[in-house]
Amino acid sequence: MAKIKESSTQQSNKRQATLECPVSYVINKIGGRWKPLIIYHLLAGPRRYNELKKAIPPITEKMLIQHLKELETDKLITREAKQVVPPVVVYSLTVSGKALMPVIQAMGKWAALESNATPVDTYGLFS
Amino acid sequence: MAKIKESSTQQSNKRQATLECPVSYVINKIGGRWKPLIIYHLLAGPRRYNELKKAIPPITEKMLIQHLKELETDKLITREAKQVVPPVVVYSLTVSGKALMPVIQAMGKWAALESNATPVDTYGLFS
DNA sequence: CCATATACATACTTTTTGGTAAGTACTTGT
DNA sequence: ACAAGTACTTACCAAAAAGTATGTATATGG
Repeated sequence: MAKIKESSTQQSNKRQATLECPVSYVINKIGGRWKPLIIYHLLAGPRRYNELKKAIPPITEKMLIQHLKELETDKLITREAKQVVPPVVVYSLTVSGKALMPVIQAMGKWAALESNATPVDTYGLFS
Repeated sequence: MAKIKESSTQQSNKRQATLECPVSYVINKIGGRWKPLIIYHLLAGPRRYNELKKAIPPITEKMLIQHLKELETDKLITREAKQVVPPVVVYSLTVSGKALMPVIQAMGKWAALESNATPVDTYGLFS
């Protein structure tokens, strides 16, 4: 999927960082371009693949499943496929995923002070 | 320094993300490979260029100043150069930089639950 | 007058991440 | 027979981030 060179300096530095530094650890899990948005939508409840796709228009299908898969292997979300045609696949946050809430809120507070932009909060999760 | 193509899809996606999503906003500021570590050391007090370099052995000088400059333009740290030879340059966190503390602590708590690794806390800032 | 110390700068390459475009399987509706 | 809907997959290419290696200025100590 994404060919990584385990032996590279970059990989070993990254590994060290995520082992020693909690911040790097977290960023490593939620740091993909679209991951925060995916998590945001799932915080509002389980979502089908297509619902996520429509909720995040600029994302490509490749990036969407790629991130979904990574989030799944990191155990932040679960994938549930119903054996029907056309397929129905529902993604939900795990307990770990939901536990990110305080982190996200702390970030939200800081960003509110520092940034002059008004973030989008479709579901009113932060109001 | 790092040639960016303002017109690229990646850049416009990134811009949108940092405008609309507080999490992306924060990650954009502290998401460099070594930035969390640099911030960690500066949380313990102002540090000279060389002190940071020694405190973070695997970092290269290129990455160190690159990140320091980015953190400076993002107003998370300040640079103070004394006009002497050999040069003395001291970096310190700004008020914004120090205000990251709650974010870092929230991340620390989450990582403590999720990760089985024991993070390094040289200065005991989290104990 | 040569090495040392400090705080960088610069050219280049590798590695990783993100984006584009096109295709697949399977079934229901027309 | 064929288009449409769903949830993907794959090959390829562009862009960004990180790393390697080397060079710079200035003054002081030996």
